[in-house]
Amino acid sequence: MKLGPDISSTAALIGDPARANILTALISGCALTATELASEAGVTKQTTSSHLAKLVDGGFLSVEKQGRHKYYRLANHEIAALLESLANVAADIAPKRVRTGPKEPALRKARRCYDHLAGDIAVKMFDGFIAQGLIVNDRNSNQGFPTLTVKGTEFFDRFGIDIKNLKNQKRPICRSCLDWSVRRHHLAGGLGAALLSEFESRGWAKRSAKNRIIEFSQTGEQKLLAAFLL
Amino acid sequence: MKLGPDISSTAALIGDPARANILTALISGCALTATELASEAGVTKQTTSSHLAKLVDGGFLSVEKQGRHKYYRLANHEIAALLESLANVAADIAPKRVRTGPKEPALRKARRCYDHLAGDIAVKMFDGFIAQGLIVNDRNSNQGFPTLTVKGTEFFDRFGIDIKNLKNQKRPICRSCLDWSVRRHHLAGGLGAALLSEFESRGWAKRSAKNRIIEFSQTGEQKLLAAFLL
DNA sequence: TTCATAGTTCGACAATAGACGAACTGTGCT
DNA sequence: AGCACAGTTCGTCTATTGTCGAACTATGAA
Repeated sequence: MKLGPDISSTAALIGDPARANILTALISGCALTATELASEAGVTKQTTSSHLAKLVDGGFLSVEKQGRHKYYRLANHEIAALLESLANVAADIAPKRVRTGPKEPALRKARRCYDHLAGDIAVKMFDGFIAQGLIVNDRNSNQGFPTLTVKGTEFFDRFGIDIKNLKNQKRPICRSCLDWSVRRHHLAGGLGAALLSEFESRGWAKRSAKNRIIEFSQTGEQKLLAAFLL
Repeated sequence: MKLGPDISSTAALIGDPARANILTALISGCALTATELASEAGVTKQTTSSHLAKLVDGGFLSVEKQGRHKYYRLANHEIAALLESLANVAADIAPKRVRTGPKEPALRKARRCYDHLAGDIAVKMFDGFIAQGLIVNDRNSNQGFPTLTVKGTEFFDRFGIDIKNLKNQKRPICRSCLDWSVRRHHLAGGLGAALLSEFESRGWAKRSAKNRIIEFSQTGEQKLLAAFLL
């Protein structure tokens, strides 16, 4: 019968531990740079470079050059679906390393994605920003990045974020970042990162060193919802 | 984050060409013996033996010993789903080797599965046999195999199948075989094989040497439907 | 300009694992 | 019993490929 082509070479691409680490790190849907991925994969930069080339060549990843950085992300939803399916099977087979019980919901709710906030809360925030006209998300302008409105600039300034400082940086202030697990966007970019660190310095949230969970205190979460009228 | 365990080793298991061939051969849901799989994989029996051991050990395949044969099949639906997902991605990436156009429907309709008939027609037949009380399919009796009823014995005898002869063989007369693509069962076992060869000797159907398609002549298909009141 | 850092290319090394020949066990058939 | 055949085990060979050190290019910052 021989359905489809070469499923073996495709599978082999995921079959290397370093590459698998890279891919799972990218499942969150965020773009990561080559060096970040190197540390995720646990190998040197040279090795990572070769792996990334193979993954891009194999259609698994897409690259975006930004200054001297290269941002890698999963190429499409099918890749993400494949990885999920694979994780599904792997979980059945191997003795599960991490208990998937109570921690999973926390991860869905709020987690760190590179340097900004992801998860249900982040999606809610992003939608709220747009609904309130703080940000406009027009794919056809501003290189596809979301744009901070005047109203938004005032709002975040009042909140304690130094927007003027962010504007001086090369990095785009706003970036939307796709969360594969829910197929929804949340806010990345300079503003996204600044917001997360602001939450931390106010004591609303705390990031874990071991995993990517961001733990909000009860009052912290309430204050966040109140501040952004969610 | 490190979701789930070891997706790399799981993927690596599919990442070998020989093993991938074995798995795709088994996607039809039929059980195949080690030597049959060896020819599918294009490697020797020894090599196949080692691959099969790894696949069973990895939870991909389940084995069933029958006399001096060992029948291998995919362990569960998740494996099949994973393989489909993989084929999906692989098709996007590599230039598709086989044109998936006109031939596919023929394959869905009627194909060879080991030595018996599979595909839409086979599923229809199987359902018809049960509806007419020729076979009863009780998972809790007869070791889980379908059972040929008295009525069924008479019917197939009249049709020209030597049931007494089949009963003398070690091989179970009836076996249900799951077709992953439609998640439905069809008839395998001694009777399934005997029926297919009967169809061929009557000139109703013809098997292809190149692929697994079974081609029914127009009158052959009509006669089949009439004979089994489908 | 000079320095730092992101990422790549090249070459060498080492480990893995897939392949087969040959010899073995076990089941079934006559 | 003797033969045939399904499947396995063992040992060896070979090819692949993942790894890193070192040297290179390119971008940005001082």
